[in-house]
Amino acid sequence: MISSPPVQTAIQVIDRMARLLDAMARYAEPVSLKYLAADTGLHPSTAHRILSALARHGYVERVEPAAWQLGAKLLELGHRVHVGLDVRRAARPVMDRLCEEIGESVNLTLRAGDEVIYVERATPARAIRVEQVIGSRAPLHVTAVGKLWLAEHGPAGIAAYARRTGLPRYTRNTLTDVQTLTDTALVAAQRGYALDDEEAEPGVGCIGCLIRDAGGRVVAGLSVSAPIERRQTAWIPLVQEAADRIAAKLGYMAAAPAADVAAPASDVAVPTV
Amino acid sequence: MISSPPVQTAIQVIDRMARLLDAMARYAEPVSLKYLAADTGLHPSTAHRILSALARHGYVERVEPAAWQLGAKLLELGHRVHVGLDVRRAARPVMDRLCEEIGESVNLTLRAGDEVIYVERATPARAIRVEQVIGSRAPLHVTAVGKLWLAEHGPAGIAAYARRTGLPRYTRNTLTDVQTLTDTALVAAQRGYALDDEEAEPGVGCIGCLIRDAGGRVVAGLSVSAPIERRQTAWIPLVQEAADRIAAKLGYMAAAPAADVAAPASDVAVPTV
DNA sequence: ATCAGAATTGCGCAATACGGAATGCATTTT
DNA sequence: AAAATGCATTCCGTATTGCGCAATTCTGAT
Repeated sequence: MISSPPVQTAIQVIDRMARLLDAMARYAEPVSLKYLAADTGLHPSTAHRILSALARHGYVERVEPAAWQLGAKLLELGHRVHVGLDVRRAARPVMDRLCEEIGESVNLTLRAGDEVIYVERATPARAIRVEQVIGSRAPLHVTAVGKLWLAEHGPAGIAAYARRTGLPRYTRNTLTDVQTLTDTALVAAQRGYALDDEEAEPGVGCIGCLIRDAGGRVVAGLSVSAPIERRQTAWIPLVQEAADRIAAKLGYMAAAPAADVAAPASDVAVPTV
Repeated sequence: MISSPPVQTAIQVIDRMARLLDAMARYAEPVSLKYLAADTGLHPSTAHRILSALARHGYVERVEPAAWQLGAKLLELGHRVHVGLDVRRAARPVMDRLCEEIGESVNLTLRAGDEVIYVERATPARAIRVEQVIGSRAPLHVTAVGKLWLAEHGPAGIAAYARRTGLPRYTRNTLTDVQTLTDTALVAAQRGYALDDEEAEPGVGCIGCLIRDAGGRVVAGLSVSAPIERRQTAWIPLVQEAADRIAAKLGYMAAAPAADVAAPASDVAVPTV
């Protein structure tokens, strides 16, 4: 059995269900009971019972006897997750266009605590591309938009973040030094865009911008992810333009380029996802 | 609810979990335990235990003590549902553009047995609009694309469908007569588009077209849904054009307008979703 | 401070979900 | 053609698990 950390509330059947769904998510094609049982370590009869119960509610579907896949109910619930629904709707067409223009993956992220969470994406049709899993997370200091987010709270905020997280290293390029991180973030914020040079994953480079709503608050981040050798600095204005277009849909009036108007950036409320 | 045939495989905890998630999906804002327990008829302590277990896996999230909402895991799994993934990806930008052009909701549907299932949508930013829930279903004979799908199997196929389902009535305009349905469907198929005149829901009108893949097989349906008084016949060519553009992305070479090339439409394998 | 009202947690018990065994259904092997 | 293999699926007695009551803690309002 799963030996949970101390006395958290856990329900065996739900843990097993989660294992089954995760296993199914790893396959692109319908999976047989045999593989699911093996992957999850569950007794076949147990796995079968749970899958059948899930199928009654549409969480999984049985296509042909003995071939299971994730069901339409998950599609429905996934679309009901109201994490940043407004931003997502405003961003989607713009993301699709940007993706087509430059031929690389475009991601929309929200902030959740000390992480960004990927909530929407547009991926090009080419063979080699960078693909983030919707719903997955990444720490702020290893992503382009994450660094912009950090800069919003100033050097003190970055120091606090560093203390909380310890700036774990992900690749050779990850910024693990508070001073370097602070400098990089502040410069990036001033320019209006940030880069990620293989700081989260080797071989992957990003360009990121922030998106503000009508009240001037940062509500999301937009980024392009590409194999590092394909990434071009010429895309930077395109990304900025796209982010601005989304912000405009949300009612944000961009300030005159030079002066910062009235964004009390010191202590922005973090939208808990 | 969908009353499944009396299969005896059921798990109490999973049924209850489903009730809880459904209840949460009905709310836009985070919900308190009290309401969830009341809505589902569960004992508060039971609801709390199940929610906590779900939260451990990210299916729900607790924002502030005692405020629950659907979690990011559902986003992730929803995006992993590979129901027509290729079509969805090809369709999305086209759908967004069509939606912007005509200012009404655009839906992408797949066929699942005797129903269509909504898998993707683009909705305009206007106040009054038609909105289908992603993942929901509707019978073939009350939707525009559904009728086109029926026509694919010829009069015999329509008769069989009528026998299976009994052509249940949804509104005053629902076609409940086999002959009328057959005539309507065949004419629609010949024109290349179908209408839905308040046949599924009062006040809602649709224009639908089919989308074929490289092998000439019908893989999805594209439709525009609008309040009936706003719907314009001028949109028909736009919808057809959009459907063609998606089909082109999937490799379908449209036949010369007059002759039907080589689509063995008699017994097309129905893609089980 | 005091006090509701609600959210949590602990606990003993009965219903529940477990998993081994039996059955059924194809496909392959002899 | 018959037998055997490999699965999926169903059955069923039983130990485990999840249940709901009740007690406790927490939160916010008076």
